[in-house]
Amino acid sequence: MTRKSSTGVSATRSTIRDVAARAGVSASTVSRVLGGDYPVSAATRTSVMRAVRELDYVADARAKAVAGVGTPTLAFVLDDITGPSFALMAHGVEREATRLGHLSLVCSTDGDTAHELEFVEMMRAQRAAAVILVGGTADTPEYRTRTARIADSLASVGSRLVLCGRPPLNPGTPVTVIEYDNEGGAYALCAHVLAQGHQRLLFLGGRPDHTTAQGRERGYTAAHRARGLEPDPALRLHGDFTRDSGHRLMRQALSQGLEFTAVMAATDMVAAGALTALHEAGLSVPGDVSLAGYDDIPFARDLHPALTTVHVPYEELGRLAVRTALGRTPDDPDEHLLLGTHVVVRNSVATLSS
Amino acid sequence: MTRKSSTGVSATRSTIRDVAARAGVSASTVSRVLGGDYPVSAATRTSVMRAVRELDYVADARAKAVAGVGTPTLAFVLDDITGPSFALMAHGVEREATRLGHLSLVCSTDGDTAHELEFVEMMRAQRAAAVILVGGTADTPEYRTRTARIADSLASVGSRLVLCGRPPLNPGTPVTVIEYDNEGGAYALCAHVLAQGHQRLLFLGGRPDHTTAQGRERGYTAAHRARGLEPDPALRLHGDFTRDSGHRLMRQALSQGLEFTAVMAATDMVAAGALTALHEAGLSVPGDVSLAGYDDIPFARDLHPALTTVHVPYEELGRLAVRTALGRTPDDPDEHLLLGTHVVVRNSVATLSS
DNA sequence: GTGAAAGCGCTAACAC
DNA sequence: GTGTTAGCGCTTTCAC
Repeated sequence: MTRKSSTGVSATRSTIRDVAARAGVSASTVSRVLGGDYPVSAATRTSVMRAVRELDYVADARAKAVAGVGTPTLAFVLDDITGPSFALMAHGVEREATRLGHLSLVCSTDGDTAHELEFVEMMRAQRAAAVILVGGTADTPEYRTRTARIADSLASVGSRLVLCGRPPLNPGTPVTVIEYDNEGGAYALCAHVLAQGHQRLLFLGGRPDHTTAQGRERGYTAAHRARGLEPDPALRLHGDFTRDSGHRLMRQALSQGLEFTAVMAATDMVAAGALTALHEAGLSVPGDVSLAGYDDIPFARDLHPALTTVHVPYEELGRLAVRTALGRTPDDPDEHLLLGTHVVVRNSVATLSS
Repeated sequence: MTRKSSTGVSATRSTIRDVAARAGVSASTVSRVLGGDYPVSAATRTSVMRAVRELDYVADARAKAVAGVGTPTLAFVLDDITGPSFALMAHGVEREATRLGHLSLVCSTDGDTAHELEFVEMMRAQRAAAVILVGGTADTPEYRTRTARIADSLASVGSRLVLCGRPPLNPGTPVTVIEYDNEGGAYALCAHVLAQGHQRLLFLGGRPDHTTAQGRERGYTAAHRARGLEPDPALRLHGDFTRDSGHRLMRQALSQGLEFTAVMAATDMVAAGALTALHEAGLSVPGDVSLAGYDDIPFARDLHPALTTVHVPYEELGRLAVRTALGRTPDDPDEHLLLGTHVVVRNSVATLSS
């Protein structure tokens, strides 16, 4: 098998005109045979295809786009691709996008709002079909106006904003929002833990103003109240959604001498860090203290003990985001979907014999 | 703060000509003030900028690209973004790309060669500055010709192929390859385990024809021989790099009654699955059996016991890939970089007292 | 069935 | 300084 590079074909990109010249036809004809659906004589088609092959020609996608026949692009903006749940969503987005023949870009903002804006502007310039903003954030007035502005500016170039697990905007804003049930999942999980006889549940939360964290915390509170219990405020610790935060918070709780028989972490990552801190303190889980997470990331099974947690259909969420964003006409009503979650019982929560 | 969408500005994308008309100047003038570096009268600049703001105008990036002044694009192709080590690399790529003002696309192929080819063709059409192919694979003649062809075709449109942790091609192929040391890391790790007095090391490998897996297995073998030991062939089990594979292989080893005091997993994911299987069998790690992994994914610390493993600088690898791919002129010699790895000792390997 | 010409949205060389 | 023109690589009328 000889290498193409040795056939003497110029290393400079060839254009449709080069192909036309080599095949002895006009550029329009080349365009037509490549386009597919257009009557072209068999002989012409053959020689054009030969020229295409010889030159290893591919039409410039950007030029096609300008001419009005591009491959639509779709952007996925998240905090950090390194977070397992985000990676899962990215996977879903990516798969669905390619299935639909779209290109998909991802961008990590590392939580930087300026960076996020910058990227959105880039996508607007690319005339992306949709941009998907992912993950909870602080739901401030500033957030709402900023994001509404993004939605409008995207709409003005025929693009569409999708909010995924992010606080919704005021009605009337051209945006699609897809959420998953944080409060309900946390409620169910907490109810499960309480049903095992636990009374003092340590909550290892995220940033207090973070909507995802808030939803989960609300579920924790509501489940207590449903049993006529009022959670002890001292039992809520706040940090972020990382493994390190869980580790730090857990050590802190232990050193403070807080009393609790179970801990509910805002995410599985937090739970992982907490678990390690517990182990380091010589405590057994769930023998001495029970532990639960949230997200059901793949690794949750391999923690020891296997983590009881709430399953969130992240990959499905990603797929859904692109489907609803793409499969809509400009006048469709703005959608707001809420995906369900469910608790997965494994081995990290013990029944209190008392 | 009133919403822009209510100002009556048309919802259809505005062009540079619309801006020009509104500002009462020519399109070129608009282009010039937007371009920045060109003398324009202050008054003109002001009115143009006002028009830009009023229309919320952004130049079409595709058109700019056709005109020869686009934002370069860069593609990152991997098996599965869901794998923690890949996600780490993707993160590095993404960060470095945006730092350099490039757009970066990612694509998961799910190990499907046809899909990979398709995507490369797409990137060629996009006139991507570089495409980075990531992760080990079977190093067959078919692989070499196929990949060499990709390298050539990319080169023919002025793009560049980068192989990252993937088998290198024959010399003369226009490709940049960046590898990390699989054999060396595995050798060091295995030597460490042997030095703790272990003699029978179970190796939980990947696919036998997978270059990454092979490298690690070679290190395992070499470390034995350096001590005058010959590893028992019965002690090598092959699967893939997933958590499930590790779990399954470990159960299999246990049920077969294989004798060993330590296990070396080809990846941390495999180790995680193996660890769970060990626990399920009522075995203590490292009390009854020692365990080591490879990759040093963030989660390795939260396994219990914390996993002794080999650190691979994945994020750095990603950054390096884009830097070398982008920072080169067409006539630079083809590069071949090899990044070092080092073992991270944690708590999963015990010293044999015997 | 095929070619010439106009146009997509932009930039750049060339006037004035 | 600013407008006019040509051109990037492609598609798509509109003729023949």
